Amino acid sequence: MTDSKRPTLMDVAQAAGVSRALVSIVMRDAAGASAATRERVLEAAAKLGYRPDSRARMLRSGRTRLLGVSFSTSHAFHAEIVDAAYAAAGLRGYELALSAVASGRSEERAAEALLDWGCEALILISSTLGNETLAAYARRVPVVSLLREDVGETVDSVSSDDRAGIRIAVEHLAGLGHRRIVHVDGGTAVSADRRRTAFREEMTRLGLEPVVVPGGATEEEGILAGGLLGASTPTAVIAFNDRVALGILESLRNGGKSVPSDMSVLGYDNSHFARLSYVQLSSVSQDGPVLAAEAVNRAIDRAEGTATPSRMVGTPHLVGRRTTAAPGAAVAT
Amino acid sequence: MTDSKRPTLMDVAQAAGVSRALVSIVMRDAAGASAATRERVLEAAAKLGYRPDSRARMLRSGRTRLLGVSFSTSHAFHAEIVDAAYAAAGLRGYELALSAVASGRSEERAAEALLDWGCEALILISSTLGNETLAAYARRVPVVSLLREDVGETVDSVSSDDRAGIRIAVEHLAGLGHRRIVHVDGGTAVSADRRRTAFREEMTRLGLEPVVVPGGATEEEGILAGGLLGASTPTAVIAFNDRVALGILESLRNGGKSVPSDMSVLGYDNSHFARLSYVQLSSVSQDGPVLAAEAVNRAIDRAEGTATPSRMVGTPHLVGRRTTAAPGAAVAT
DNA sequence: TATGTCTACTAGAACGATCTATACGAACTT
DNA sequence: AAGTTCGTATAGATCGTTCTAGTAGACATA
Repeated sequence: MTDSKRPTLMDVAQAAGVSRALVSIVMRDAAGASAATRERVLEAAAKLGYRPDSRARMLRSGRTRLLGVSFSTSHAFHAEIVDAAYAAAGLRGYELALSAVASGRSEERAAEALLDWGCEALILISSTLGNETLAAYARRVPVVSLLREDVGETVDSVSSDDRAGIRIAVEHLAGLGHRRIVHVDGGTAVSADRRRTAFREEMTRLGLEPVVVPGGATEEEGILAGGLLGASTPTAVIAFNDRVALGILESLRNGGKSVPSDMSVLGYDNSHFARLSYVQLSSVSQDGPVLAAEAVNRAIDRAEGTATPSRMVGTPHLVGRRTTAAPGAAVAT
Repeated sequence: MTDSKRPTLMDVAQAAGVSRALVSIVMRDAAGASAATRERVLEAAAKLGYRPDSRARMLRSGRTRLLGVSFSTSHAFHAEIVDAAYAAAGLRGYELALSAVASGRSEERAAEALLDWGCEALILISSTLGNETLAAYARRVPVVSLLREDVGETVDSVSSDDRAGIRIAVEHLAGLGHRRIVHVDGGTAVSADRRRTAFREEMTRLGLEPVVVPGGATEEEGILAGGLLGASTPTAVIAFNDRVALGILESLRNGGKSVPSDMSVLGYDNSHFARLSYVQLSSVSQDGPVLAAEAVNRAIDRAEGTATPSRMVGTPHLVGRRTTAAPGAAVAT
């Protein structure tokens, strides 16, 4: 049913009565063809429905103008990042090759597929690969780690300053008058350690007692953590991320507490659902899309040989919504 | 910093003291090499860190063993489908090439990228392309439309029976004793029309009055719809999807109604968050992952020429959780 | 001894593009 | 009139594989 073979340069050349090389020139829109023939060739190409075979093109030219991005199907916010990456890559004339880490598919597998495809650089989103593995990839092509730091000398990293994020969070709540602030941590999640210690340090810096409650990365764990909150009678919680915050909100709601009058809840990530009208979760934003664009630009700069490995750390900012207020404040309507 | 050129067949051949062709035979693990040389070649390849260049391989062999999948970064459930598709493709020795439709990136753009890459078949998830466009693609390679029907003669489709899904939903609620059931529809979303008319027909079949309230595809629209519910004093709602159901739940909660005693709420999609402990949303499941596997197998069968275009319609099933019960039932604990 | 059939291997032509080198006029110098 | 330059066009090599056709040697058969 399908046309057994797609048209090639040769077919177009014959149709237009010129050589293959000239058609190539026209298709790449390089110098060396007159306006008249250019038009004739384009016309023939359009009539045949010709599209250059990118594999052949890549093979010969060496340049693929392809950026490999590995992401996870289980992290919703990766989608937002991929979205932004497409935009940034498009601006510089690059295409993205996506490879997902999925159920039966490891990050190594995903990355190696990208390598086999001839990507000129790799962008790994919240990678969990060991530094030796990363270095091995970096020996082949430039590698940019997005939202994961401490990645070795040879690998670029674009991440968000977790310490600053936590500082902003603590200062926001302390500024509202809170004294008993609890951190529900991220358990074994990627940047959980960093945020936990940052929390301890910031709190002690302000002369407050840092209470940490074990949490995780999902709503379920937020609910569990919500139940453990009472012990220290806090007036505010900083959650590891928005999903955990959502669980905490639910747990408080079930316990008959109202937010923010009985308890302020602050999320992290400023994810899509934090913005929903009925959630209105105050949250620390890492500006994922901005970081994604930055990562893409690094990757391209490295691929084009105009840069050496570097690390960039973005500063998060606070997005205040309805779940944080002065302790005991009247319920927002 | 990066090795300027990766090793090729030639390099391995020289290192092992054999011809390129023989190395090729070993790498593909085809017949025609002795066990001894086979081992010698593999050793040399490993030492050099050789990986076959998939572009060159594809170019020459014609076969890419590549399935193109287009998905949207803005639909969370596409991730689940991609996940399942990877597994199914892996079983048959195929790789997936992903191309996202994102902010500045149309579905045409995404699909054409996949075509340029030499995919042997295309799987389009909830495509919004016109049938002429689909047919044009189908002239090049087999195309399978996933979760979108009415797609023309030349295109395969794997979808879910919306009519059956709605029937199951209506029967579930009617079986529990509900008489006044409302459907909050999907507005302009893909299968909204189908579900709406199915609802009307099923309700009248049971001698019940079919009340439809305008909705949409997101939580926000669910909240709005929730406010419009009171007019007809229903005891149960069938939402267009889980996100809308979540909005309805929220709206009911704000109005002081309790679920399911005052109102039963039924979602559609059985999405990830419907399963969360604090949501426990009853929902009609389309078995997305199962359909995905089916789509992959169709695509491969078509690509290998062992099948002609066909349409398959999966039957959804009901997943009962905590948000549906007999009218006036005691609140579940 | 001649013939055939294996197995293990190789040379060289593809695949569809790009790139380098070169040819051919026409126009412009000198 | 001969030499130079320029714009346009082409032949043929090349990228890293796979594939076809064929060779060389071992061994068995007639």
